Amino acid sequence: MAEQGQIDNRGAAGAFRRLADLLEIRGESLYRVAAYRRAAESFDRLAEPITAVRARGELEDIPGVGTAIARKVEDLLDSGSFDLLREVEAEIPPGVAALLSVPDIGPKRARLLYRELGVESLEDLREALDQGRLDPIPGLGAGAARRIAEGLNSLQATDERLPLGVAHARGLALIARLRERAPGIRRIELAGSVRRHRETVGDLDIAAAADDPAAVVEAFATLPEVANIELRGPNRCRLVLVDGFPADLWVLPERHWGSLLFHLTGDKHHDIRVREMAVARGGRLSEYGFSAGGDLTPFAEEEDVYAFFGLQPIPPPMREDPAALDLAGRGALPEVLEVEHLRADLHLHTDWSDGKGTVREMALAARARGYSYIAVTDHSRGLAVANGLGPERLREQRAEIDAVNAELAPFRVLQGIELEVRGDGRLDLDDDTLAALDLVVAAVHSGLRQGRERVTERALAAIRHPLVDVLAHPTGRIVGGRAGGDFDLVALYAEAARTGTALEIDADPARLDLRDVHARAAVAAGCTLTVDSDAHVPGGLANASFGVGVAQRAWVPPDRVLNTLPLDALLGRLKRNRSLPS
DNA sequence: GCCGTTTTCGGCCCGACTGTTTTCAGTCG
Repeated sequence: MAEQGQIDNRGAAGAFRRLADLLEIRGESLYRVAAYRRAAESFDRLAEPITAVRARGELEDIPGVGTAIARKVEDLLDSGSFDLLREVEAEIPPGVAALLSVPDIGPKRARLLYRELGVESLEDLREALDQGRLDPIPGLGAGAARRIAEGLNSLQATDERLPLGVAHARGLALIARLRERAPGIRRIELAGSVRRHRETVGDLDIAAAADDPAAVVEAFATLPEVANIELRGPNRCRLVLVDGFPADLWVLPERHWGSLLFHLTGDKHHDIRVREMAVARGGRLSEYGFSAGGDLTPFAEEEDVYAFFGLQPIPPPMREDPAALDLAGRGALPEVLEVEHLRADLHLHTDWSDGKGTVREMALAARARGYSYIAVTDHSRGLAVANGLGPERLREQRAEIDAVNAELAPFRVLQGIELEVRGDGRLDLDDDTLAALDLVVAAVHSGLRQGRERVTERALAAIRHPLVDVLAHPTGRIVGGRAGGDFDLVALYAEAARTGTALEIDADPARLDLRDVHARAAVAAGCTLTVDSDAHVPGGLANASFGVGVAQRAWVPPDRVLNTLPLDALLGRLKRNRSLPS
């Protein structure tokens, strides 16, 4: 942003969220408050700078923005704030809004704490609790004070989201333990943000179906790994595990399974919008089904919910985009990549470098997944810590691959490499060596902290190289860890599209790189992608499903993913087998 | 404050748990 103090989309969203919180505490109409929140969410979702929308005079075309909010946005962009926000900020200290982040504190209690006790921040709240000042307030009993104290502690203890891969594994383990103790479970699945493949997860939402829900709840609440039960009813139990992670189980009879899974998968706005469709039909939708005039229509399968409202089924990772429902209603939802589309894995490691499986073991695991070929891409010698391969060991490896191919035909193992892009931008192996391979995946592992220009130039050099077919994990980021290099991604997309070099969605849940927004931008720029596991053990091939999740969040069509192609078609697409500009 | 397959006015998602003012408000997912 050029001008100083310029408000970007996130800033605009933040201003309206702040306004909504403060007005809610003040006791304003909840519909008005919801309107500001809805506008804030629209600003977050805008595909272009809000300043550009304003310049075209199209602010009121943004969903949830009418004349009143449009005028406030204009003031905000011109002066950094607007009258109503200034007014309410002068009336209520902004720190009071922070109280809303504490479990069991909503707008009413935040106002009560501020008015009665002068609590203006989380620190003030802690102090008031320590001094026992919450107990005597009318309208806030000792029980509520205790829950608020617990909520404040849990906020400080568990204010973290887990990487998807960790949360997913933990959720599956929890489900396995629960199944042992509750054999009456007919169906059970991780829902919520895990099912939508968000890259980080704040809690586990578990949907289950059983004839006797209370028995399942009982088994869940008495698991040894439970630290604290937050609430419990006949169909539902929310608790905190000993590691501090929250888990929420909902159980209904199997005839409600579809609507329960739909409800728990969300996201919230997706759920609400379909419920609004139910209202438009003179009824209402809940986790039990569609009810109108005392009659309940239960939904046993999730697709039944969509079908009832005349919608195409929407894959969970696509549900966070409001456009999905509009398109599904017109029968125009685009096809996106599914796990079943994948015919190969083009990035995996064996015991020739830092993997744990042999070439044969990896090939057998891939064949068991239904793949028809793989590329073995062990590290090149420059990554010495990973026992990287030079020309001589590559020739030895070729002999082993030939033997496996002779045994497993028609399954086919390609010999590839994960080629280091050195700190100075040169590639780690000479062209003759690369030309002897079937496929080359290049990667920037080192020097990610170099400046934008230098690190971008290294990646561009790899993309332009006539023997490089794929750029692996293009940003180098680690989920919940390092941010990755400061690449000029727009330049990378353009050059990858021009040269026909594929960009990878590395499906290792610690990487997920490209991430969803990047993959979407890359496809829009005309790039071809790959979805690869980067597996280092045979079981790691299953991580491909996490990459498919990223692709679905990015609305990637299957025909833009290189490893959906049959082997012959893939080979024909490689630069080395075409005559192309270099 | 927004918005239109009931509507330009009068609606705005649903159900459940907790604690308590014991008939329901507040909070949550």
